[in-house]
Amino acid sequence: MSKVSNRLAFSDHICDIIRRELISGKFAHDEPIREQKLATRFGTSRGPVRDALLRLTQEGVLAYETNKGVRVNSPLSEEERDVVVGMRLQLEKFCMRKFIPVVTSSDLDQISILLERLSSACKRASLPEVAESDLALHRYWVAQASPHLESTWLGLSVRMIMKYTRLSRYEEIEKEHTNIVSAILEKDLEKTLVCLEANII
Amino acid sequence: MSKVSNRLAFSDHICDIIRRELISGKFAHDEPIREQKLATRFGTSRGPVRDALLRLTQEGVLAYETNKGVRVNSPLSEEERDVVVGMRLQLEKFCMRKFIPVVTSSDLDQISILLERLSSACKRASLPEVAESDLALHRYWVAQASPHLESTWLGLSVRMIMKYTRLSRYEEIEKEHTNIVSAILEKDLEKTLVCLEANII
DNA sequence: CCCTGCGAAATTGTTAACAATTTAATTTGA
DNA sequence: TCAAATTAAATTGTTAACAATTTCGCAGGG
Repeated sequence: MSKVSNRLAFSDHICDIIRRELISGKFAHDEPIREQKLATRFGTSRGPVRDALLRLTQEGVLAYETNKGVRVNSPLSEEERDVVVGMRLQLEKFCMRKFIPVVTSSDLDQISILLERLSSACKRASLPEVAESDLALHRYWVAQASPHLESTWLGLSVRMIMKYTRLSRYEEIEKEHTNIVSAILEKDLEKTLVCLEANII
Repeated sequence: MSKVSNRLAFSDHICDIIRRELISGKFAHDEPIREQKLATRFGTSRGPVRDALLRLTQEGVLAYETNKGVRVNSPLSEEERDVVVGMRLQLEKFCMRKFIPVVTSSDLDQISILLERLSSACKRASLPEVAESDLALHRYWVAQASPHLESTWLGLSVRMIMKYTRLSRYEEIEKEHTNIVSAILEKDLEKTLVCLEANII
């Protein structure tokens, strides 16, 4: 009988939730984050919380000082954000080049589901869900094309999405991703790359 | 009286040591890494070791599976490495553009020291020290130009240096960095970027 | 010989307590 | 009153023990 356990460790769960809240702007910049507070909130001890915070530090969204704990990192400058956008685009275009030639019908199903989720979030104008499903969609082809670079991609994407003022233009987001996905369906690499560039800005 | 403490947490120390050993190839690919073994080796408990391993996982040099621990990540493919090199180059060129115009004499002193350390390591043909002082030198201008992107840079650099077959050509490495540093001394931005490109391959 | 279960050992996940450090509040002295 | 020193509270760093899970060895049966 196949093992379905796959039970995520608490620390993974906590990491995802905090990341989501950081993306959707629930914490103010430079706001300190207290381990015990999160621990009681999640009903665990400080251990898993600590793990999660350290990982988010490495991702770059939190900043850490010895004996002082973590705080929300100050936002990137315009220039820095441009560099991050360029790096992410470079990475994601590479992944797309690998992905398109070997895409399966199962992939297309998964992508359709993820796109549907994103559209739904856009229609409801729910910022946290838009941000999350946006990342989840892009993450799919990155993970398929190059699991080795997935964590690299995540770090870049989370940092750039935190300054994502465009996130409020929901119709635009939905349109751009619909374009990307339909280009993938057509297996048209060049068209896909153009749509990607239009989206990752 | 000024606080000189600044005492690094154990976990930072452990993280640095393991990273160094990974870079210099002390562990085989896919080799599992046991928390208790490291804990006894460093004379600590598993807690700090765990922190360090999780951070290295986020950097991408270790791979993590729930309930199974971490293992050394399998090496990047040639294509993946090329992408990482491109991203690192993009980032480091940005930093150099920011750094050169505002470089101070104190910076130049620091850089000279770091270059000297690298030269010495090259002459002794000591692989771990070459790798470490190489990274330390580049890290200097990254940290000066954009502390926000330092952790991003580190992740990229560590992953690409792990496949750094060129690391054995010590005279070449020494020469390339001497060129970079002398270009910085002349505050010649274009020349510096050219030297950087020649080095980061 | 190989395969399947079973059980022991090894390993990771989590917790609560304690130690070290930082932050705040209060007292003290000029 | 204000500022420095002192104490108390809050917070992080570390540890050891326990729980949950996986891994490995081994016996039994086909």
